[in-house]
Amino acid sequence: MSLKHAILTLLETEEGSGYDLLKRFKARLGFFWNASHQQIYSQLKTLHSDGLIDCTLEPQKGKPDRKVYQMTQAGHDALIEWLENPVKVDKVNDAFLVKLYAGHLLDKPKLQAELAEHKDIHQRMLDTFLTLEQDYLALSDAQKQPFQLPYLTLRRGILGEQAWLEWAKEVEAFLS
Amino acid sequence: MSLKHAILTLLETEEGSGYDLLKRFKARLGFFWNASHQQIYSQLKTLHSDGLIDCTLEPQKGKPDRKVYQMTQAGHDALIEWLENPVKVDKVNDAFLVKLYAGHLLDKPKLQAELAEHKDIHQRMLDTFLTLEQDYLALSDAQKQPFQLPYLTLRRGILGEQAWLEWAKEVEAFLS
DNA sequence: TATACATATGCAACTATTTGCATATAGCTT
DNA sequence: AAGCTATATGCAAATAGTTGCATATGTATA
Repeated sequence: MSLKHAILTLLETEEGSGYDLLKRFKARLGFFWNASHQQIYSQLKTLHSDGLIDCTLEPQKGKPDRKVYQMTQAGHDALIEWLENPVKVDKVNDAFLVKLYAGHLLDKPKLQAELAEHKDIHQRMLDTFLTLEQDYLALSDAQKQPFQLPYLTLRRGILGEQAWLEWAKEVEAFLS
Repeated sequence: MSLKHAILTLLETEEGSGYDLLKRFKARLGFFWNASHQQIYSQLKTLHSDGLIDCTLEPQKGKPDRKVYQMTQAGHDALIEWLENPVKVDKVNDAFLVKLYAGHLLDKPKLQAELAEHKDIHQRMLDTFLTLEQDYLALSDAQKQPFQLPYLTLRRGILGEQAWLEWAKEVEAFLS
């Protein structure tokens, strides 16, 4: 499981509460790993009971206590072990392609409308990625240095979305 | 859920046993929806008990009875209803990108080796897709006709894999 | 003043997927 | 003769992910 190790990666750099980690997760890993807040909180609980992370309570008024999590040696070891063993190639399960495959059962305008919606979403993702890329490229070489690997994951997003949109053009041409 | 509807799509065209459907599934939808035989058999069971498909037993000797499934009107209706409602955009969960993001914790040769393995797999997928494309393109216009939508799903595979391999070149350049 | 959003957790029920096991025959290869 | 592949199912346990609900406050916006 990668969610576990994605969380450990975030804690390797810096401690944080569940809520902190949730926000960091969405901002940094959310483009290639999707997880709900429920999943993240429950994974943190499991990681803690497995001894892979420590927890310090910070009492607050009016709100539940902040639980601040830190990496343990066992957590670090588990992360390194995961990194050293091969992961499986990303599994594709794309409902829109199932629908397109069965598209002869649906009328053209409905297919076109749904394609247009998906195109919008992908275009917006691409725009977000391109903005982030501009931010990165504006940095000095020294500033870029710690973000080189994250930048490569961003490039994956950019190339992936561009390919999706290229494909959408072919589908549009066919449907028109 | 799309597995259910992917199976209904296959049965819409032609009846079949679980094993038939398993093979058809892998050959036709397996490039964009991955499902194990256990999942397919158990979905067929559910579809049957929900009345979306019928089942006829064909006794055999030495082997379990073949259960041949057929579409029902309710199944057809459920498929059409699914088609008419929007599906969610495909969720990305890519463990290799999590690993690359955390790549500073791993030495370069290990990252390079794993990248090379993934590249091989993606290259082989692309080769398979390109061969299938050649088969399709060799057909006459009349023969192509029923495969136009499946061909578009194949194009998605081709463009997707090409984009992945383009990206891999960037990562390789960075790692070398 | 009402509404929404951000902060800050989490449980419970359900659905989906993976992993491991189980059975039994026929045909092909080493 | 032993082992692999294809045929032809399926159960059971575990893990992963979704959906809906629940709580309580501060701050910004309309």
